[in-house]
Amino acid sequence: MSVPQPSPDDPPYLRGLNAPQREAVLTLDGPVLVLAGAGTGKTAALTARLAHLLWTRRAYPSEILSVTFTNKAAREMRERVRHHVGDAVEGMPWLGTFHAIGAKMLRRHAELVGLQSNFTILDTDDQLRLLKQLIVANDLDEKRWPARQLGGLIDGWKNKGLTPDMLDAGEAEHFANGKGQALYQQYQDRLRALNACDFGDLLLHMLTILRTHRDVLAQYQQRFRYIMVDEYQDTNSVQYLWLRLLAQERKNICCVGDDDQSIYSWRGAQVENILKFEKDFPGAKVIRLEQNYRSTPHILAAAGAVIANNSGRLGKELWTEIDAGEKVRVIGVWDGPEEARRVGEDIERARIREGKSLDEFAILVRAQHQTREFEDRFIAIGLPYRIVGGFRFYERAEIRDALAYLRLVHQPADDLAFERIVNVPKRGLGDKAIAKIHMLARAEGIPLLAAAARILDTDELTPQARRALGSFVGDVARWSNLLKSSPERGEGPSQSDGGGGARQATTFESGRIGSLPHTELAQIILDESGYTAMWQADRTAEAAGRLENLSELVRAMEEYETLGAFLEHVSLVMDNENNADEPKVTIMTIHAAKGLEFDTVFLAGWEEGLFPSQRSLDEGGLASLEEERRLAYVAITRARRLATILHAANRRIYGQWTSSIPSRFVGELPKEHIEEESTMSGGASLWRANWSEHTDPFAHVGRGTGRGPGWQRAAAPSSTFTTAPKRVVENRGSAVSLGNKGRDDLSLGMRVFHQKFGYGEIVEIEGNKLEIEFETAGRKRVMDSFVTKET
DNA sequence: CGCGCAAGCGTTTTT
DNA sequence: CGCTTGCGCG
Repeated sequence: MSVPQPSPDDPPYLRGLNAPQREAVLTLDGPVLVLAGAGTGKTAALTARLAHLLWTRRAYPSEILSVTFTNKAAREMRERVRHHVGDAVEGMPWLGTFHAIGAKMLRRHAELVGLQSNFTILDTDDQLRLLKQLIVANDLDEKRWPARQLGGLIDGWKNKGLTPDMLDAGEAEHFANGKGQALYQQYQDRLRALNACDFGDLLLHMLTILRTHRDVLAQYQQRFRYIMVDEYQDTNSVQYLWLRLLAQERKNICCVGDDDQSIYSWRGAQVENILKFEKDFPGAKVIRLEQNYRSTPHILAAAGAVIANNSGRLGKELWTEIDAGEKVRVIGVWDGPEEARRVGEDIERARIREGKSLDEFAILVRAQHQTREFEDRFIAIGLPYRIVGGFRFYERAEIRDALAYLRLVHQPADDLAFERIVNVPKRGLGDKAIAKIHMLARAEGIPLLAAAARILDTDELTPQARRALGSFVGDVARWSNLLKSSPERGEGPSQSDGGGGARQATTFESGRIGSLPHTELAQIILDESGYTAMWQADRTAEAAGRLENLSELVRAMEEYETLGAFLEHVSLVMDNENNADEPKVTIMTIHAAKGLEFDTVFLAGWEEGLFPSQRSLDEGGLASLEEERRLAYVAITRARRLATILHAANRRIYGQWTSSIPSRFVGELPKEHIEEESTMSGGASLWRANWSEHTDPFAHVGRGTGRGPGWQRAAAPSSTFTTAPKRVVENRGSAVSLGNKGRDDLSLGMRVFHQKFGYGEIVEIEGNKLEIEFETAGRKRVMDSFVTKET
């Protein structure tokens, strides 16, 4: 087959694409697998393909199914397609995450699995509370059989596409001596009674429907002329089965992915899906994107050498036209604090000497807890940073409370929402009262809210409790009526925008007579319920921030046409977009960095036990080691110009000083592409020599040798310190010049001001370090020299 | 009902 | 070490 050549009459979206990219864009019919290495212009090809389908009128926007894993990816794709074809993209209802699309489809067919279309989507927290109730109801010891574990198993089953009746004997054994299956069944029954779904159900229910209702399947097979899938290596079994069904008829499916970047197997992803694509779709065209536009040859060579140690790859070799640049730096340091200090200094130096923006730097770590060391250091030297990950907006207690009110009004069978807020703020409805409501609800088979209404007619409750409950139930009923009078479109299936996020229409007419915008309704609910007042009365430091969050929540609702659409957005689409204000160094996990790129990247903590993670190795053996290695590959390939790998000789693990040896991945880096440096005499290279001599890389993989955390087992020949090791390199005290003498003008409870975090209250003083509860930034540790007294 | 202290445990994360 | 959870006491 001839490779398409550039020509002057190319449509704009083809400009700048290389030959394989063009092929990926122009090969429209039949199955196509695009193997896209890191930094090879995958998204450019994918979006150009989408544009091409639309431009050539091969399909209407509504006839293309494009799935991604994250909202961010979906948003980006929508943005870039818009760039090519303008507002035609607005009509792409089926561009979104697997879950958003699953929810959208499920709302249309909910009754086929015993749900109503306004079902609630539960998050992990709700899921766990529900499971806990079931475990207790089954007379199981929740210590021995934690809800978390059951939740993990159920998620796993759902990821595999298994409904309770499909579990084989072996699977069911897993929990509480064979009660796993029964509990799974009970959980599903409960969800149905609550008219609720968990995340896994959004896909699994849809799979069930596609499997058992040929007409529905046929309808979607007809509709989707073309299917595109991003990050195919991350698909799990349900997603795979789903796609296979949908693509079966027309077979125009284009999957893009990179087996070397599969890093989510622990959450059900099956690399096999991408490996067996050609078998699943006979006659598939496989296109490899191997020209890298991101990194220098040294970086690519280093990454390539590491990943070459993996088996069962589809095989790709990245190349680039970019000039050599600097070698990958490998730096051995004494301990964690020195690692952070060193990175901070390097960043400061590069910023000053090379005039780089802080946005160009990233620090990538294996585990979230590693961010702390950097955070402490950067606060101390006043280096602006942002930590990606951590708490999301809607995981905060006040947001979840507010949402529970809205959920209950939207969907009266939502018992989890009822339980959450029935006594928040305190109404004097304690355990006894709630237990009685529960009992009635169970006896009658009705939702808690209905049971609460009914119990008012009895003399079960004490007079005070009855009064309090009566007013609560009355409030909820009144709010529900207000909702019905508002422009809520009710039960209709067209609530979701399929992942378009904030672009959602803002076209509702608030002027309709007698109608009530749902933002106003939300405000009314929060005020009348006493929830706002509860926080206003709260005198603790964070109360103001919480109130601020609540108004932000109400503000966010404005963008949504209906309450239902908003609730779906919150549970599926809303993520913490960091409003990029001033330039900051980014600190995040490698997982979170996938798909991103930075000029200069620091890869911290490349030590055995930490990376590769001992826990991972213990659990998954060789397969996990290979996944860790793919993680290393992803990490290195994030860098455009300079990658620096660090490893510390000593690290504090759970408060204990532990010595460590460099990661085996350090040993896999090709000598000619790296430059080693150690701040210790003899340092890293010595250990490394040691390591590679007595290497059987899998010696401690698999068979746990028992006793003690694997970490310590992996930790080098001996020495576990119990006291802090003395630092070889002295703190050259950059920004911190006050030394160790604490200030005597500060005291506990004092209100202070910090340049970066604003106002806060001192909650702890430890030498020259303060722990401060900031009003908006939360609890932080800062040096006392960075705060001023507020008068 | 709410607070305080002791015990236990501790990847990666999206939806 | 630091956080969460759970239980027990006031």
